[in-house]
Amino acid sequence: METATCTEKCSQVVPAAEDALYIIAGKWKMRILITLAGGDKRFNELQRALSGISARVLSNELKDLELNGLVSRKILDNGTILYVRNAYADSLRSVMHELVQWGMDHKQKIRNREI
Amino acid sequence: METATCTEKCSQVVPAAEDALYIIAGKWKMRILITLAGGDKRFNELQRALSGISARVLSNELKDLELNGLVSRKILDNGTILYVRNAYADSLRSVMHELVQWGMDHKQKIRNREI
DNA sequence: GTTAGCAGTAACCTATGGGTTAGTAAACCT
DNA sequence: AGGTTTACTAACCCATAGGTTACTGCTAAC
Repeated sequence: METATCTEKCSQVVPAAEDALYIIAGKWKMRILITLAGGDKRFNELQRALSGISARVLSNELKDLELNGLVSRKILDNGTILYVRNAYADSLRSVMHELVQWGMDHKQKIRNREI
Repeated sequence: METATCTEKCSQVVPAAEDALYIIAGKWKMRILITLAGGDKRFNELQRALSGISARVLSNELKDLELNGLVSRKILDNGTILYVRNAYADSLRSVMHELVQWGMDHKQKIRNREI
């Protein structure tokens, strides 16, 4: 039976993909994760590294990432606050890889006017 | 050298991922592709199958998908217009799969309060 | 004592994605 | 001949993501 209406199949598959997309698809989420992969950072340090993000937005993004367990807010003894990329963020590796790969291939195809 | 600032690494990786995301991240793109996987469809047929999408939005989404080579607009001899999922859309398989997989795992983790 | 950095929050603005309703010209059905 | 379906487009509305500017209370440096 090849009757794959959206109501049947989409309802199983799409919400899961959308959850994933919601978490990484923001303008800054990936950049933050990549930047934090280079080492823990403080708020302002992060803001400078990302160049272009506002404090408000950075604050929101970090809260989202924290809620989803990808990043932690660590308070040192001297009171310094560090944002740390969690090991769990590595679980996004293959998703990211696929996205980047497909994006590159696709852009190439378009450049070559294969589309 | 572990100095992965965003300006260095993000500038290579992020745009590629964003291109990919832009193409599949809309509310309807995936649903349309999945629906068309069940066979070619006419405009109104597609609209009914997706239940909830407006003609305006469907029209826009189809244009996007066509521009990116994922879908074609085929005109039959009798004038009927069919929307056809291209073979190229299969190249999204692994991206989709990873997204769905990660989304499901993540939701599970949250349900189990592992986060 | 004041200036600069830290870690944000508050109030506001705008551009965009998507939705709603209506309307079109042509073909098709009865 | 009148109604329905097809394949759209036009004009409008709204919610949200993200941006801008300003402000806070706190600490450290000069």
